[in-house]
Formats: sequence, C-alpha cells, structure tokens
Amino acid sequence: MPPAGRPRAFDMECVLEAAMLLFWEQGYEATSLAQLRAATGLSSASLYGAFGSKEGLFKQAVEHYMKGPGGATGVIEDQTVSPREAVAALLHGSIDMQADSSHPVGCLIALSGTMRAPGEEHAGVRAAVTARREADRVRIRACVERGIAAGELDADADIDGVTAMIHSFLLGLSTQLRDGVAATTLHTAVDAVLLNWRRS
Amino acid sequence: MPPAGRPRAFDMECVLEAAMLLFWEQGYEATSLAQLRAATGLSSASLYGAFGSKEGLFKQAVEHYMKGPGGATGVIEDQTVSPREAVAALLHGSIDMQADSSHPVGCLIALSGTMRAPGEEHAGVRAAVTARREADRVRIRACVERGIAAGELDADADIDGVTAMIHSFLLGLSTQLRDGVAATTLHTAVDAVLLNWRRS
DNA sequence: TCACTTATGGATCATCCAATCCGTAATCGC
DNA sequence: GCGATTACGGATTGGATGATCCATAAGTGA
Repeated sequence: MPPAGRPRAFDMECVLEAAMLLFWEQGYEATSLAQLRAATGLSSASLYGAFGSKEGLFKQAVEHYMKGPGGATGVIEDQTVSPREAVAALLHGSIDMQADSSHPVGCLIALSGTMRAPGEEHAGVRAAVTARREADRVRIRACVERGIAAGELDADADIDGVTAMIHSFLLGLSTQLRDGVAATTLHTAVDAVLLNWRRS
Repeated sequence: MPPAGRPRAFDMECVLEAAMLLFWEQGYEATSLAQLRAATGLSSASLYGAFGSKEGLFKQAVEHYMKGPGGATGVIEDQTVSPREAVAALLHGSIDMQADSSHPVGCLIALSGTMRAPGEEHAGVRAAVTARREADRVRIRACVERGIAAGELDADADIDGVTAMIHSFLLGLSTQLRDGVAATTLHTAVDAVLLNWRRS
C-alpha cells in the first residue's frame, strides 16, 4: 500500500541522478542548494523533506553513484577470472568509466572528502566517501591475497605494499584525467602496473 | 632604498606560511577570509592590500609551498644519481614530507584544484596547481627518458605509460595518507612500483 | 464527507561570505 | 616641519548561503 499523505510529485532516482552529477563535478562544498534546486527542479522544502539536509542528499547521491558508475569497481571481486585479470578489469574499467563523456570526468569517491574542516562540520560527508575508499582497499587486498594463493605472486609478497601500490594508482587516475591526461595513456600505464603482478 | 609610505608591520613569509597551512589543510574554497585573518593576525585591508584578493593570496601561498615542502619533488632532477634512484628519492621523499606531523597531511598540489565550478569562478586557482602538476609530469617523463638512455629501461619502453604510472601513484599518496594509511606501508608500495623500473 | 498525513511552492530566516571604504598612523623625500 | 605615499584597524557593504516556516494542495482510511 502507498504511504499516507500526499504522494511525491518527483522521481527520487532522477533527483539523485541530478544531484550526483553536480556533486561529482564540483564536490560537496562548492555545490550550492540553489544549484541543486535548479538541477532537480525541486523546492528547498521538497529537498529537505526528502533528504533531511544537504549532507543527507549527498550521502544518498553517493549510494546512487555506487549503484551506477561507482559499481564498476565491483569486478575486482569476480572470482571467475584470475586475480590478475580482476585487477586489470578493475583498473581498465575504472579508466573507461571515469573518462566516459556522458558524465563528469574522474571518480566521485576518489575526489571527494579529502579536505578537512577544523570544526568537523561535515564529518559525515567525509566519512561516507572514506568508508567507500576503505572498502576498495579491502577488496584490492583480498584480490592480492588470492593472487598469492593462486601462485601468481610470491608467497612472501608484501600484501600491504602491493595493495597500496594498486590503490594509490587508482586514486591518482581521477586527477590525471581531470588534468587532461588521455585515457589511452592511462590504459598503457595500467599495463606498466601489471608488470609487477608476477613472481620474482 | 625602502619603498615610499608606511612600511608593513608584518612579515610576508610568516603570513604566507600561515595561509599556506590553512589552504593545505582545508583547500581554497573551504578556507574563509575570517580564518585567514585569525591565522595571520592581519585585517582584511592589509590582506587585500598585500595580495589583492583571496585568489592572489592562494597563488602566493602555493609559491611559498613550492619553496618549502613542495620543493621535495625537485630531487627527481638530480642528475648526480641514477634515474632509478631519482624516482625512488622522489617517491620516498614525497611520502616523508606528506606524512610529516609538523604540517597538514598530504600534498597541497595533489589535493587542490581538482573540482570544476561551472562559472569558472576561480579558474586561476585551478590553473596555478594544475600547472605545477603538469610540471611534475614533465620532470618525471624526463627522468623516464634518462632511464632509457642509461639502459635501465628497455629502449622501446612506453614512456608515457611509465610516466603516468609513476605520477598517478604519486598523486594517490595524498588521499591514502589522509585516509590514515601508514607511511611505512606506502614506502613498501614504492618498492613495489620500482620493481617495474627494469629491463624486460 | 471528514479528519489525518504528507508534499509543495514561495517567502523568509539568521549567518556567513569576499571585498571595500574610511579615518588615522607611519615613513618617505625634501 | 611638510606633502606625498602607503599601511593599518575596524566598521560596513551587497550578496549568497543552508535551512526553516507557513499556507495550501493532494492523497489516505473511515
């Protein structure tokens, strides 16, 4: 049954999509409520009624991002391919997604929440994206461990080091793309990274 | 001879240092003039008289950064060591600098100017830091070429790819450190990166 | 038809923003 | 000492900010 009261006149997914694109392009702080209102067509009351606050809207926009473009990183967990191929799919796929011209360049998760406000005003915003980055870290690490188990890497390989190498490279892609570095160049950089995925 | 008029009652270097630390920690947009006034002890009139605008202050703070902590990347141009050692010094030195507890974590250049405002309001701010990143790109590339010339890398090595791999890793370090990844882990990640600095 | 609940549009709130203005103070060349 | 020039502290500017309020509209179940 539908909830009591007047039903919403807008589609949540469409609103989250518009908000996501704005936050993606400009970041949380630089995106004003006036811009969000213009992009979504909603009034302040509707926005706050549905999401509680600008911060709440951002968090839901991040979830929307993860269900869409941000889901591209999920291939790292694909157990049907070799760990090495999973890493390759993660990196190449991430570049393709971030460079896609149908949305802002780069990755929302990699670019957001890197600055700190002394008053910890928007701690929730930072926490939302740092948690996603931490999740990526965990998944990459699991893949490295699978690589060792599969014999692709040395048994005594530095798990944390290899994980950090891959993740740091992944996080840097967004800035590279925003600086205008060609996606094709970054694809070849992935090949260079994967040279390290081997036994010594 | 001293310039005509009443002399400044403050030290430019101290003011730039304080402003740099604020911009470093919080970024350009999130740093308010009120914070800058409190940190520097100057009035609005003095700040605007000396730097013209908030943007002008940021640009000079970036220059101040490059003369100080940001100068750590200069080791990549050291011709007295092997290209491989120059890259190692760049990456290890950058981690040490960024993790130093005497200032904000991460790199001002890597973290700033990655977001785009539609009105291009602070295009000068972005341009200031993107130019520095581009300069790093050029210097890393030159080092890769030296590596080929020195026989450390294959003659047909993918110069742009290796350059992008190193730079992307470098850019990702700031986010990793802000996320709490240990500097020691990143140092071992550098070792993993350098496994690629070899002939096939 | 009648409460009840929720959503909407638009006006409005106090606050903060970057930037400017003004009267005064300090140092110059002369 | 004197005019010119520059810097200073502090108040103030117009505008934008995130968030809230209120009257009204549009649905519900009884």
